[in-house]
Amino acid sequence: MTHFLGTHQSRLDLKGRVSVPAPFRAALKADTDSATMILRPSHQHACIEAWPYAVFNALAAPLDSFNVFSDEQNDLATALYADATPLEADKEGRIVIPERLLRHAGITDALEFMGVGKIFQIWHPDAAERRRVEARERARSGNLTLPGRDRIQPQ
Amino acid sequence: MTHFLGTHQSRLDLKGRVSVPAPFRAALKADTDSATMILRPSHQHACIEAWPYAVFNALAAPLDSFNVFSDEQNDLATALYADATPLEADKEGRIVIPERLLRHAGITDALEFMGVGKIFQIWHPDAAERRRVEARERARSGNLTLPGRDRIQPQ
DNA sequence: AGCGCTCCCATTTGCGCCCAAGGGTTCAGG
DNA sequence: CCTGAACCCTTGGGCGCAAATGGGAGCGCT
Repeated sequence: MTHFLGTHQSRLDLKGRVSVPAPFRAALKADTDSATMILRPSHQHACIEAWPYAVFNALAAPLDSFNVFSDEQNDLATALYADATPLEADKEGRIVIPERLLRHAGITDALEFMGVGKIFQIWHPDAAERRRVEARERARSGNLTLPGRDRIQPQ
Repeated sequence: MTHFLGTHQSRLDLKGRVSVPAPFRAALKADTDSATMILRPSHQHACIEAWPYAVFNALAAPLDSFNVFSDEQNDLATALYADATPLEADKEGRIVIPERLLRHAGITDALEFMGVGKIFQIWHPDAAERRRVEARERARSGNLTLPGRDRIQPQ
């Protein structure tokens, strides 16, 4: 699977549209062959998560093995599905992000696409910068390690 | 794996391009067969890190086995992916370094490629010189040891 | 009938790709 | 040992495409 890497700045146009960065579109197409994605508010941060359709399905699959009437299944399914919005880019690769999600991320005009591996996120530019600094700090000073391998830093 | 060795001076041309030194290009091609690399700001120094694509993937692969909803995974993925930029050299072996990375390294015109084993770095010439002096000092002062599994063995 | 959404077309500009030439180094031949 | 030639690395510049952006028209929904 190709990964989502890097950050791209952009802004909403007069009609509320925004171009999905070309590299991200390419990564999306690699999976589903047409740029379909699932948008949902992040539960941890003030940002929007964007999932390639195939990746979202893989995540949701285990849910089906639960008892349909269990509380646990209900909670998980609600958390996962209720806020999710399937979205497809138009021929020019643009999307219109639902108002509710924009509010959750505090986006009015400028925004930033941020690749984080299997998915990407959409942030208010300032919040994105803060988040990167925070993540860097916690990854370094927290001495987080990858399983069975070296530290994340080179040398 | 072939290693990146030595330093090479260069400067950006009018269009912001710069030739990746031929020895480095050769080392890159040895891995991925086409000079693809990942550029990212160093978290320790004011310089740019350049990773052969294969090496970067090997580092990032363990991340996929983490739970997507864990904070730890999020922090690591963000720190690793968010400010990475995939880049490919053109037919003449040149790259265009994104503005954001140049600023992080304080590069305006002249720059220096520095080989550091599995990866190489891109520095402002003065900063590179300071870095070399510092590294020499600390190596001489004695508290440097080689980690066990990297004992002195050719290749 | 009005509003909004989506599909479609047009323009621009930045970037990638290609062609071309200069300089330095190395190797061979005199 | 000196000279010449060929090769490769490097640099410069022009051209074309594609990504991004703006605007307009048609259609469906309310």
